[in-house]
Amino acid sequence: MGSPEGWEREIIILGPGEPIERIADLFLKNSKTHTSIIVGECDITYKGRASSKAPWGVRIVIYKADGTLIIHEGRDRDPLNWQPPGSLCIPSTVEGQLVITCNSRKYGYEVVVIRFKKILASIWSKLSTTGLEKRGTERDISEAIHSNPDLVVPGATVIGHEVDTPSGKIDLLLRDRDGRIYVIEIKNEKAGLSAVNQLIRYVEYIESVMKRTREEREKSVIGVLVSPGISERAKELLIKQGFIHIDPKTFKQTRHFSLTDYIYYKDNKERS
Amino acid sequence: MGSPEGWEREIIILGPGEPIERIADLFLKNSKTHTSIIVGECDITYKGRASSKAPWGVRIVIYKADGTLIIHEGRDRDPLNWQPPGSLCIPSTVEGQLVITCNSRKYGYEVVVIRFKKILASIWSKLSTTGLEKRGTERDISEAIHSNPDLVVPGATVIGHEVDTPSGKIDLLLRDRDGRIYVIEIKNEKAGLSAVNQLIRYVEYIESVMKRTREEREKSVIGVLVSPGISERAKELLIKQGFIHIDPKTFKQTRHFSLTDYIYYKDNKERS
DNA sequence: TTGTTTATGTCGATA
DNA sequence: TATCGACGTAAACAA
Repeated sequence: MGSPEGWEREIIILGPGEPIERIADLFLKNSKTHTSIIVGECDITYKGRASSKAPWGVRIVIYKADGTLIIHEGRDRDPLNWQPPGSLCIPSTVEGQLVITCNSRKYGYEVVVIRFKKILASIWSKLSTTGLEKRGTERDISEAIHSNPDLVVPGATVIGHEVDTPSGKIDLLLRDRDGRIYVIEIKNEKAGLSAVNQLIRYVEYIESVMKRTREEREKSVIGVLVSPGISERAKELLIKQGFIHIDPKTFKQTRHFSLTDYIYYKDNKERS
Repeated sequence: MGSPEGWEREIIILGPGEPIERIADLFLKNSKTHTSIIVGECDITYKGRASSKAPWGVRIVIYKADGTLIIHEGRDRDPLNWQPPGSLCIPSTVEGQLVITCNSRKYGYEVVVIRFKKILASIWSKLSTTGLEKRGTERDISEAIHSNPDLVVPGATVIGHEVDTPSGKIDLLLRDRDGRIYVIEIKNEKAGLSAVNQLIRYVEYIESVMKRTREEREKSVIGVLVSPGISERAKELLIKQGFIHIDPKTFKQTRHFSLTDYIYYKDNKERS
């Protein structure tokens, strides 16, 4: 393919019928700086943490400049096969077929071997590595409560944040005017049993640190699960413990932090 | 691009400089049956469970026939943005730019909007949906122990499998000649605190069901964590409980089930 | 459909 | 580097 507009600096496109030696050569030469995309009929062998074999089929193979390999079929969000960033792909020609061998050392030794029976398209292009801005995450909810503990407990103040325990980190610790302690666990999804179990362990730990009598403990340390929804079994367990569940959509907008997007989503979810 | 070899039945390839109306048309017409691939400079807005905005950059947009949308940059295994299978992408032309709007109803309402400033390549091709054969998974290890409990406890027999508890399912339950019960938890990766916590909850449940005295319990129910490796803190917790850790690479090959690939991997990991 | 668990999870933050 | 927990986790599997 010619390039009358001079766009060969931005992209290289080869159609079907190109000699595989040329594809192998371009792959080898460009894969450190460009993303390689090959569409073609291939089979794939993987051996590493698990093992797999994919039969002949038409797939997209993408090898990024950071050493990531992903292979996609006509379904699913996740790749059929892949290798993590930092992997090394080497093209070769075996018995008239293009073979790409991809090695990774991230988890011991892993290898993916792609053998092409037919290549329909191959592309090289420099892709961005910009990333993106996110909002509406667990951290945002945590920050919202941190700036304004009233959202969860009226008149409470923050006494701890990311508090380390043998069972993990407590998202937030609050204390109200009467000295009651609240262990806050935040999930940005419908909470299940594991979230409640986590909360129980945190509360047990705080109680053990406080070293009070049983009666005092039960009055003074309360688990609070903040999440959009909670499963039935999880709610049972939570209530049995005397804990509280709060849905962040009840926060509404505050002067401290805008949860507009989050609430927008929740409202839509409610409707569905 | 012409097609002297008649390969237009297998793939359509457009280079830079194609009118966006043609691309929009092909996208609309083919996206139900073919996977669409567009390489170009775009910005992306996402609103749904979270929100995000990606600035102008060169990216690969893939829209599969099952309604999956994925957008990749020049780094990382996971897509920058995506929509799950079953989503609907509609192309439009706005102020001379191609805009693809992708809606999903899987989690309430979610939308990804891709606006192209420049398109470098667009491809349509029918991809396979073959899937693959896997081995060396947690299930394989579970089946290996099930067929041959001696791998874990000499002379033991299987008395339970996928046993339901309030905290989740127990992978395997064994009993040895002396009547001791073993709760087996299998992980196919290095085990952390959560794995040990899970095991503790299972053992507590089995003990509570057995309703024996404290002394009897401590003798009779033993937690066994089967995993390739265990983190330091997790091991402390495990030992404090009097539980056992077993690495499946010690299984070796048995006449019941071949763990060849698994062991192959572990051996390589050891070396690294 | 719903809930639960696994995953070659991936990825980022932190000690 | 190893560990830990969140993720718009996704995908498989059982109920």
